[in-house]
Amino acid sequence: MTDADEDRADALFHALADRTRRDIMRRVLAGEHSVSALAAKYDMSFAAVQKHVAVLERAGLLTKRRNGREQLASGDVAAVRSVRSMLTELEQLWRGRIARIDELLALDPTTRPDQED
Amino acid sequence: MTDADEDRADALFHALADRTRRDIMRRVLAGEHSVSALAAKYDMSFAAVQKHVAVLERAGLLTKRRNGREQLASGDVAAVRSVRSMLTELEQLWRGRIARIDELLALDPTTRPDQED
DNA sequence: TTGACATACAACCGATCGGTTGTATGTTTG
DNA sequence: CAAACATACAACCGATCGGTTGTATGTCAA
Repeated sequence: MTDADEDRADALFHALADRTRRDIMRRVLAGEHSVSALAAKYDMSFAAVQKHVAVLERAGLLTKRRNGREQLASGDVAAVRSVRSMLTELEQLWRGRIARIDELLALDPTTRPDQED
Repeated sequence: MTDADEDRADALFHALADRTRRDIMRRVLAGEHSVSALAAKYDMSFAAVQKHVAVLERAGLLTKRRNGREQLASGDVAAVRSVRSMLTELEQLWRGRIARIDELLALDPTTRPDQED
């Protein structure tokens, strides 16, 4: 269970760790685009862009639907949200740390921040 | 400006795209840990863990402070929040797409999804 | 001062990444 | 049907990644 989750997290963060792929995500979240239409926007080969789209698709960040000879890519906002929620969980760990510090300060009112051993 | 931002985003997402580094982030957000203390938790060499910590530090996700011969690592919640806000911006693009669709439907009530040029 | 501990970093290695070109397959159109 | 278009994928290449071992430096404690 957790192992597959970590695999998924690896794939999601890796997919977003490239500026071309993040730019593709911006476009396909705003609306459907064929792979050719996307490829026309970047100064690299069609095959390179097609591989970027494949990485995003494998990570679940976009889906494709056939329309004639075109393949229309569309961003999956739920996947983006799931990444955001992972970060929220991280932030919660920090909140716990602060809460623990506050608790200690409440138990021992003589403690001051610059009081060191 | 934008170029440096993309560099930073590359570094942040890349740093989070590894399960060991995400686990280190969980620990250092919850509280300070020395590099040795972190290294003891993983089945890999000290040097490997030290490199993971260095990647997180270079990305700005954690900071280190000297304490005698130890180097105490602490997670930077602001950096985590900045990553989360990038994802929120992506989600906003999707909201714009939905809003545009709603607008079209409102302007032209006869529009149906399978109506094409 | 000497020895043990904590850290940093260089050099190396196999694997993966991000790009290329070339080729194959399916689809639309004249 | 044939030609042009849209996509997919394999093979290759230099660069980066994630790990290793070895070495150097600084700090604490006997």
